[in-house]
Parts: sequence; structure tokens; C-alpha cells
Amino acid sequence: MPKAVSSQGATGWRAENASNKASRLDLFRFVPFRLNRLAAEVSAALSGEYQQRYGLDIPEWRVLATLGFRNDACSAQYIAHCTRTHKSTISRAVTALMTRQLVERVENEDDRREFQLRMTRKGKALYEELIPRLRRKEQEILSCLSAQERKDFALVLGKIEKSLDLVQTSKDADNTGAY
Amino acid sequence: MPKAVSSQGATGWRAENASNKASRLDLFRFVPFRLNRLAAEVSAALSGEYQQRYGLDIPEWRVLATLGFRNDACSAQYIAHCTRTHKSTISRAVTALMTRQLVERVENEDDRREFQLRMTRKGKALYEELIPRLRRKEQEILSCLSAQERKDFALVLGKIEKSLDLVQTSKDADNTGAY
DNA sequence: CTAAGATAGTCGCATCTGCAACTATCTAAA
DNA sequence: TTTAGATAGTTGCAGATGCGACTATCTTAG
Repeated sequence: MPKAVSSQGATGWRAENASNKASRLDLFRFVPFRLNRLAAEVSAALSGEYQQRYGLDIPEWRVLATLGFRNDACSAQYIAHCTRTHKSTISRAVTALMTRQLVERVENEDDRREFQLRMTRKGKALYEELIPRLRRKEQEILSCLSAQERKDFALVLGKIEKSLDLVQTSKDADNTGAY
Repeated sequence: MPKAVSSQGATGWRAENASNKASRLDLFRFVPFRLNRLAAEVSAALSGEYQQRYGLDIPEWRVLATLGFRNDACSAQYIAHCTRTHKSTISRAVTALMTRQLVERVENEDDRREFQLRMTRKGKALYEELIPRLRRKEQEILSCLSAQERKDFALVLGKIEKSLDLVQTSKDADNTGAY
């Protein structure tokens, strides 16, 4: 029989009635809730780096991250799809980044509906400065896990992402044994 | 040398330049991003149940979930702290739930600043109907994992939550022997 | 008792973001 | 060629939510 798990917020309140009646649901063991809360908390932990320090919000950071990782120009639509962010949100982020001259765009001669986006020198400099900070923060957050647990976690995240179609399926998925 | 990992969105786009240069960061292996995206996707997968079917938004659901699990009256502030939701958000959710007569509140004679909240009969009925649906959805999402992987996942989530102070620490738990 | 500070809950305000309409452009079929 | 439909990107609008001010109430120190 499993021991009772401490599972409410760290606020000094006393524990809930932990009955396991089927008709009740423990929010603190309910994965969707836990994911929401965890994602919010992790974002808050990182926001000090890109938000306060560099004035970037999450969509703007995603644009830079995509451009920086690809190391190549790409369209706004591509960024929207990759990051699963609405195209209007990406559009506004790109506008803000262009205003700050962190990103520039060039017309695509082959298809004049879309623009090729790329970081300016200034944008790259900011990116290069930001990345190690974010890596450090991520490691800080994961520092409570053993190497094996991190592997497990990455594997499990990958499986759920795949089953939710958040990553490309089929033959590409065969390559994912590399963690 | 690790094989390249397929890691873009399931949108038919080809893979990014997967260089592992330290100064680049693969968004698709960056845990904060993955958590954000996963949480959003899981929420969307569940929203069909509580949002479309029952007209509840997330804060409203959290209020019902807390009241239902505790099976006892509690204050709005308690719900806010437990679920890590801002008190104004909880306040509005409670107002909406009272309007729909799913929740009622009674004055607290001991402290007239706060109200005791509890579900009405109607609220309980909705709750009882909703819970199995949400459980089923959660199981659906986790169905891609083996029993061992689910355990690992729960364990790892718990560790990260604890390290972010999202759950009560051990010594606090001593104060609350009420489990 | 009084005054200062803490806490519960509400509400206005600003911000963020998804939706949908719109323009411009491209593609495909008749 | 013409026309219908798809796609890239922008923008107005509305809904959601965090912040902070505000009221009412409680607590504690003097």
C-alpha cells in the first residue's frame, strides 16, 4: 500500500481529505493539472532571463530561438508551425523584434506572399548572450534529477509528444533513440 | 556521436540544421519549451470535456476540483494557494460558478472577511459526471507509456515540483498530520 | 483602547493572445 | 485565360488573466 503523498501547495495549509474514492479526483496527482502548473512555474523561473533582462516575451524568444537554431532564414509561418504558436502571435513578435532591429526580413522572390526572416548582427549578439543563461537555468531546474531520471524524463516527454502529434511521426521518429 | 534527432513540429517541414554548437539551442530539446507546449496541448485535449461540454474554463474547473476533492467547504484563498492561481482569477471563477448555482458560499462567523465555499447539489452532480471523463482523457494521454514509465514520470514530476517548492516540503508536512 | 499592519475578497486597468476577417499572392482546374 | 480555392501575413476585436488599488475585517503591539 503506497504511503500518502504530500501534495498540496507549499503554503502552510493543511492537507486535503485524501480519500481515493473513484468519484473524487486528486488535482495534485492529475497529470494535466501538474503539467500546467509546472510549465507556468518553469516559465516564471526563466522569465527573469529573457523577460526582465532582455525585454523579450515568450513569443519573441521563440522566434529568436527558431532562427538561431536553424542558423538560416525562414518564414514566419514556419516558426508558427514549429513552435505551435498562432501565426498572429508570431506576426506581432516579429514586428516587435524588427522594431528593435533584432530581426530583419527580406522578400522572397519565388513567393511574394512570404518573407524570409533572419536575425541581424545585433539579434545574434543578444541570442548568443542569452543562450548560456537559459541553459544554466534549465540545468538548475533539472539539477534535482539524476542522470538516469533526466533520460527517463526526456524519453517520456518524447513519447507523449509523439502520441499527441507534437513531433513528426513515421520514419523520422526512428531516429529518436539518441537520448 | 549522437545521431541527429528529428524534432520539428508535425507539419511536414523538413528538419532543422541540427548542429550541436554550444552557442545554439535546440528548442525541441529545451525542457521549458517542451513543458509549455505539452501543457498547452494537453489542456486543449481536455478542454473538450470541461469547456465545450460543461462550459467550464480552467479556473472554474480548478475551483470545483478543489472543493470536490476536499469534500468540504473552504475559502477562495485556500483554493488560490493550492492551485497556484491568482486570487482575482479564483474570485471571478467563483462568481461565475455561483451565477450558475454550481457553488454557494456561507459567511464565516469566526472571520467575516472570508467565505466558506461549497458545491451545491447541482455542482456535485456536474462534478461526479465530469470526473470519470477527465480520468479517461488522462489515461488516454498516458496510454503511450508503460506502467514503469508512468511511475518514472510521476516520480520525476514530483521531484521537480518539490524543487520548485510546488509541493509541501517534508518538515511542513509534519505540521499537518491530518492525511 | 488605539493604531499599524496583515489578510480576504472585489474590481478597474492593461496586457496578452486566439479568432476571424481582410489583402495580397500563388496554384490548379476548367 | 479565368476563376475558385489555398496560403502568408496583418489587424480589429473580444475574452482571459495578472497586477495593484480598494474596502472590510482581523490581529498585534503599545
